[in-house]
Amino acid sequence: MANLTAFFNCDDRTMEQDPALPSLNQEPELLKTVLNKEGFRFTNQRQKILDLFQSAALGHHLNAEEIHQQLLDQGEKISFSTIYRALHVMVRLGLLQELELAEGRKYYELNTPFMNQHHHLVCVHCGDVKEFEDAKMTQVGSNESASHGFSLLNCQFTVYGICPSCQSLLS
Amino acid sequence: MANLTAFFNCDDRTMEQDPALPSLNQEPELLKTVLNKEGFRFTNQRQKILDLFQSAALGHHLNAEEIHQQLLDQGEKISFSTIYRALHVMVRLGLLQELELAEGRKYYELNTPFMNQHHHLVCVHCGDVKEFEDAKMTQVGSNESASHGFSLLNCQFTVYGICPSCQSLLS
DNA sequence: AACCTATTGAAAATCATTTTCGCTATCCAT
DNA sequence: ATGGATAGCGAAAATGATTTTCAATAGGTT
Ligand SMILES: [Mn+2]
Ligand SMILES: [Mn+2]
Ligand SMILES: [Zn+2]
Ligand SMILES: [Zn+2]
Repeated sequence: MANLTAFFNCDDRTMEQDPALPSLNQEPELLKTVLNKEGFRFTNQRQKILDLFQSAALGHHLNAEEIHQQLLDQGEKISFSTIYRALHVMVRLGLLQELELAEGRKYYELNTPFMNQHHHLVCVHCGDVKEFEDAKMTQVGSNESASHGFSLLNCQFTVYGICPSCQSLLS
Repeated sequence: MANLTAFFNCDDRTMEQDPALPSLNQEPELLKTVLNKEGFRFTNQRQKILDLFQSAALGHHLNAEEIHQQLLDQGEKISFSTIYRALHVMVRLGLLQELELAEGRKYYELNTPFMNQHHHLVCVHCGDVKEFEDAKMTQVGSNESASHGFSLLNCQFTVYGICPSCQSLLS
């Protein structure tokens, strides 16, 4: 059972984890290389989606809905099935990271090498998200997974609370 | 927007966070007290659900489906709506903790005082979960939330990986 | 005991995500 | 370049967990 979504769900193909996390930040055409290396095809839609993340403000997370809307806004027509499939593939390839920030939908952001991983402080009332880094997290995560013989995929430290402005609203 | 589920979703009533985390471990009738204190009513269904958690093995997490099944097995008839409502109320009261372990459904477990909070190492392939404690986590969580002026509700550190036996299966 | 209203169960509704399927476009080999 | 095999696409239907609606009931209070 289990078989968690983004990791093993790109249509019906056998998938294994990819230890190398390519950082294709500005590099042109790198997406095609990364995709093809694993037997995936390069498509316009996938490039457009990745572009969104690369041009998004740091600390900004996107969900499928927002991706769809932003692409519509910029004149691109794309279906939700394609968006979801692309997100899964890119998570699988280590290009994106899937986040469980809260409220029943998944958010995505550009993946970063383990050592620079950051974490999230979320206001459960307005959804505001603050990012922070802390080397201790990464350390504890890899220690734990190692000590249980797990191969590490990623760590998420999420702190839930109520932000200052929501606190005053709720007086 | 946002208004995250379990925290603010017990039918339509104004809810605010409850700083006191009652630990009603073995205490009889304490559930009634805790519920009434906040204007909720004590019901048989809520008691039955809480009982499940109290008699569950340590480190065991339950989702709505499992709760429903276990109650059926022990001869109790209960609807899913009631289960979900009860879970929300009990999270709201600090009796339970909601976990985003993975795979699109929520899990619950008895809440524990902040300082004893534990975290999870999840195998994304088979869903196996290992628990671990680490004081550093809690520390970082409260520091972060404090430094942003957030009032802390809870911290979840979740490490995703592949367990030893799944690693060999995927040779 | 009577009253007010929170809670319940059943059924319908949501809603994010997944699947199906016929068609198209990408990749690889000729 | 050309052609074939098939991964990927869009549209629409399907899923599945969770939420909501609503009439009936039960908990807490006076
Ligand atoms: Mn982030
Ligand atoms: Mn646990
Ligand atoms: Zn807020
Ligand atoms: Zn496993």
